[in-house]
Amino acid sequence: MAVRVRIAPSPTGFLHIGTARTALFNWLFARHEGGEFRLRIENTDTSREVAEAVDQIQDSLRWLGLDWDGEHTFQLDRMDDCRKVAEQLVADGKAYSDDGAIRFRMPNEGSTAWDDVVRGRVEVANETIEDVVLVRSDGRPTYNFASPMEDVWDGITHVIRGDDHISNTPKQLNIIRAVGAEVPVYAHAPMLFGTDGKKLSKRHGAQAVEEFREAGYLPETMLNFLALLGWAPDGETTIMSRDELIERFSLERVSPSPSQFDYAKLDWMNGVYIRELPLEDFAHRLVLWLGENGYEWDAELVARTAPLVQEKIAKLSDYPGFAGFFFGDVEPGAADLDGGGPMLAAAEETLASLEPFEAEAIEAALRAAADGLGLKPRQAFQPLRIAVTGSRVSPGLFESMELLGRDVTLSRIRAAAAVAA
RNA sequence: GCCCCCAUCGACUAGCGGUCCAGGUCGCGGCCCUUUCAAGGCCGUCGCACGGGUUCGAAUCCCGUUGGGGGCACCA
Repeated sequence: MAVRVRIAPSPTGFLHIGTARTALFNWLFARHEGGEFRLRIENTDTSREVAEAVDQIQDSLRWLGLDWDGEHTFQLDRMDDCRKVAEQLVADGKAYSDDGAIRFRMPNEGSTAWDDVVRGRVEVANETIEDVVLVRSDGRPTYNFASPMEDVWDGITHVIRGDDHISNTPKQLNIIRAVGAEVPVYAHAPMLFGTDGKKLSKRHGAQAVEEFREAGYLPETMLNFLALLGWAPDGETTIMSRDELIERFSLERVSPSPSQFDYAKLDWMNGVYIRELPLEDFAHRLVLWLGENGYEWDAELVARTAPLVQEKIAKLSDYPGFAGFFFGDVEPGAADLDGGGPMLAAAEETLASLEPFEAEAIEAALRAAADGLGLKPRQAFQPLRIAVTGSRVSPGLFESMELLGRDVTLSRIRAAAAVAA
């Protein structure tokens, strides 16, 4: 039988990074097996907030490239079906009314067990499982009833979810058996923690997929990084493309122990992916990111600066601070210019008539000028860097000068010389 | 309180009884390269939570302890 899995986020807001990881495992499994990956929204009302949250969740999934099969479904749409099943359960004596609600009669003796793909056999004594409410007194089915029923109706073969659902599983198992349906295979993936070992939350930094996007991470980075949280194909491989991930993924290799979200490693990996990008692609992504984040910078200029920054930034969001001097005036700090007067003057003189005004020639001329003043390159070029880029850290000085052009370069050097003197 | 899950370097992990005085990656430290910052190259630091078993042999299996986490709603 073909594999079918689902991700079932509740429309409470943005797509949480932990949910995204669970979605990724489901998607990887489905694609690896040639099965289906469904999107089910576990809503309980139809408010406008819900509609927006659904859009947001879908945007995030699309950005990550986690495409789902068929139309997404809403839990709310199956309320009536759930009620009918509950009534039948009551008629069969498997459930009973309780103050207007309907409760499921859990077995009192023995135990409920399943073979979890990532944890092995899990067994729970039935006497510890309460009679759960199936339908509230206002007629709405509860999560522990609606969710397994939808899994049955949708023909879900594997339920891959966070291990915070382990204690729900025996309840859902008994309900599914009571309606005479076949139980799916369960795989409980470990949770994601923040750097302090606590549940990932706001204070750890970004936690919604959308926030990572705004922070300038690439979707391929997120996919690769998230896949490695709780899963590894072997002990060596770290960087894997989407296709390689699909090819190598298996539920059996998912680890049962929780993992911490390491932002430093994420930054490193994003740098790897940025450097691997073809230049035009990198430039394109910079332009897109800038546009999405309120920078109205000339796309052509951005493209020309791209080769100067590709090796040096870890996130797209580093670009404005690193290359902003190409797009606006600079204000070099007087302290950083201290002692740079002679070199600034020498640079102004040599660059004024230099032909051609290109990086290679600029470098040769400036090295000669530094030599003439008896300065080491390190001492000589730093005041120039401050003057031209306004910062102690920048893209290559000579390439930057070429891009800026003679006029801007010279005027910035003159302005700095005035401050330094 | 009760139930369940988890436990290898600071982090992510490999390891599924001998090939491990534990390997890879990030981070960290040092060196090299160098116009800054990165990148890159080289070297290094750091770990099987603890206690009992089982076995000729345990990071690997079993039990317990400790520590962490999740759940016990007419939330999802």
